[in-house]
Amino acid sequence: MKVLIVEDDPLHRAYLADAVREALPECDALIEAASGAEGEALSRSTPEACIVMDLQMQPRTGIDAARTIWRERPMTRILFWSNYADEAYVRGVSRIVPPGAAYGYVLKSASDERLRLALRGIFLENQCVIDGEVRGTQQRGMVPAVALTEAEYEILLDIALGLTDRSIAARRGLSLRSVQNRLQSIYLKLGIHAETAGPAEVNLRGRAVAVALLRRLLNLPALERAEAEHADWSARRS
Amino acid sequence: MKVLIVEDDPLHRAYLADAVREALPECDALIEAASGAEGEALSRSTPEACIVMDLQMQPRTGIDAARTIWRERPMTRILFWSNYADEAYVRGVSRIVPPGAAYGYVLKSASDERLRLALRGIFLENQCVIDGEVRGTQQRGMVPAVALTEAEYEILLDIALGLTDRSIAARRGLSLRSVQNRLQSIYLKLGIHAETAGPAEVNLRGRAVAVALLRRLLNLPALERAEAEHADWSARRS
DNA sequence: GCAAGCCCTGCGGGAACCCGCAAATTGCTG
DNA sequence: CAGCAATTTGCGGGTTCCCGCAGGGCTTGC
Repeated sequence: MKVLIVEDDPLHRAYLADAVREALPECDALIEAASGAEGEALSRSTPEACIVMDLQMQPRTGIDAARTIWRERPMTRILFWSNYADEAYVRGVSRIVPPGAAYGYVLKSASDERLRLALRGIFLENQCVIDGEVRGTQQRGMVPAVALTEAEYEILLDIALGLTDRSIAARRGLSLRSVQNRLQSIYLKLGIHAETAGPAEVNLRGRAVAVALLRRLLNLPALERAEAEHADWSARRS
Repeated sequence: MKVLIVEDDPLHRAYLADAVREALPECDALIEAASGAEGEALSRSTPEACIVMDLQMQPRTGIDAARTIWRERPMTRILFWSNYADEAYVRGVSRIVPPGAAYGYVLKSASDERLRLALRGIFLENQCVIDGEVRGTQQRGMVPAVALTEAEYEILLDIALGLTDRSIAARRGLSLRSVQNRLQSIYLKLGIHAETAGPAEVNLRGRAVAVALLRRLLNLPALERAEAEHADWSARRS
């Protein structure tokens, strides 16, 4: 059994190596990568390796790396080791995990024992292990009155990029009014309203982005991915 | 000579402790704090200590802690040890550093030697030490065509919070048109324009926030601070 | 004192945004 | 197939945004 560690912080990398050696004595090859790109390459040359990977890396994030790895070998087991439980990250991961693949999501603040259990559970027992705090945000997200649909989430990203209703409609293949309908339900679910009867206090569109950021529905990496996708689409269109 | 380490990640804390012991043999007391709040308390009970502190901490950030520490003892020497060179962080620090105080800003990715020099330079020689990458963003920020005024930066935060022109005007004591003037110069400096002659591609207001986030002029902690300030002002007003 | 430059301010209008209403479409169930 | 709910679309209007234009106060320098 082989394990590939992908983590750009040398201290955390060393800590992970120790944890893997301790939790998985049956592991006979431990490979280390210091970046997302290097991780993809090493995973390609060692296709049977299980992977434990940091989510927050520069410039190629763990999600970027995982996407290409899973595209090439969908059954690869990956344990994501993350600093944050932001919904944006959770959404990003669950969006790309292939059906049937075993994966995990544990926080860096978790105890050694938790990390140990996750390593054994995912790599040996082929089960999914997700930290409680994370599942918490998942479930909080699942209350229908508050949860954003995938469609609404897309629109939210679009307005966060600063697109107009019209260009969103063009991009998503919808009418102007449909985009506005989705916006209305976003405002509703995020609890944004004009407050007073008199002059408006807030710009709903801008406020939605602010609230989404403050609630960790959105974060910078998600925005960067959206920006890249939009630039791509926009170039392809011309 | 005493040194206080404020850092929430145990691994990084241990690394810092080693680095301090190695770089400053004349240090005879090494105190460790695992959070911003604890750091403030320990600094209060050991007023002569020099401080090396992580900027990114939860829930009380390094900037929050530094602000209260410097308010109580403006000559305290602080070395900020940060993951990022974001302009928003640099701006946040340089906004609160008291005149004449020695401080430093070094990246976690910097070499051991760099950290060693910074520790000795700030704590022993009373000089300011700022990592090249950071100064780089500072200087890039200083090109007049691109640099945002303090006034413009305030407005930028306000639109990032989702306020309307009208409420910004009320809050900042300006006329509606003045707010819009500042907005125009923000759009200009960020290089945002309507592009095509036909139907608008982007919502300038929203696009400005997106660009500012992508360029690291804004980040989440800055937004959170602004949100708190606004809520405070808004409550006081009623 | 005066000219030049800068910022603040008001006015006006075209475009975009927000939304209530109602008709058309889609999808699902019995 | 009929029926019902959810979604989509068009229309109309009130409000906000974006900005060109022009006038008034403020500092700089000659």
